[in-house]
Amino acid sequence: MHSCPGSASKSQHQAVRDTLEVISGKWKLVILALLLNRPYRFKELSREIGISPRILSKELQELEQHQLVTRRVCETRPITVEYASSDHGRSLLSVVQAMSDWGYLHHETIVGKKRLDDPSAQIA
Amino acid sequence: MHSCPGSASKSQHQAVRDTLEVISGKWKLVILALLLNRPYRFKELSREIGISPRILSKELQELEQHQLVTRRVCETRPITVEYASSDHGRSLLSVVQAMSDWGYLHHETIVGKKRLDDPSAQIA
DNA sequence: CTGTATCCCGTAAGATACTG
DNA sequence: CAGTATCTTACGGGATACAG
Repeated sequence: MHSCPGSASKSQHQAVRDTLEVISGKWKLVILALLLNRPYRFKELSREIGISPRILSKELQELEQHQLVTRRVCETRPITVEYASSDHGRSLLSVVQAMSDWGYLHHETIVGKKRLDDPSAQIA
Repeated sequence: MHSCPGSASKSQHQAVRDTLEVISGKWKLVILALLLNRPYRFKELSREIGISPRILSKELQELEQHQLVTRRVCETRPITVEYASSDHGRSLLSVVQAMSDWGYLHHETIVGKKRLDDPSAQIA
């Protein structure tokens, strides 16, 4: 199931494109990464990732349209809204997981290596 | 190793952000998806994914800077250049794989479902 | 608190033509 | 063929203020 060299997935890159279209932008996957752990309220998300309300609202709406997150209004005193990952959103777990794993790896592989063989890093 | 609910990876979302920064844009992962199968020449990539030379060149340079692909000049008649995935680039295989898998899934899950319960899809 | 309305800016990305 | 130069446009994304 993991692309044999030569038989090459007809248009695997098309599938990648489709996915990229859905999770485009700097924030959608970041938001989803949080919601995969637990539900969050609007302001919570805003503070946690440092994003302005306008952008956050837009991103959440897009995530909703793609049915990746659910929005639930809580009839509390000042109304609060809780966002959570949907089942379909959870199907992106493997992507999020792969990306966060790679984030750490990249940091060590590249940033770590630089210290050893990048001349400009040791002029002082 | 897969984020226990509650113990929640300190800042998993930060790792996701780091990754997103490296593979930002519409094209880098698409290009890489192809190069993970086999090396490609510049024009080959250009035609395969329908991208203008200017953009392709820029994307490839960024991929090179991040050491995800290698560039090899072939001393053929009209000079050709071959791009290939580096080892570090191959470490993104899990991400690419997850994304292409999800691309197919999303297509069936959402596009397939729409036909059944989206009213606007069956007016005609 | 949860958003929306404005305003603003940088840049991603496309078209086209041209050079080595 | 491989790429660069120029020009142009659209949109993503940020700040701030305001509304329900």
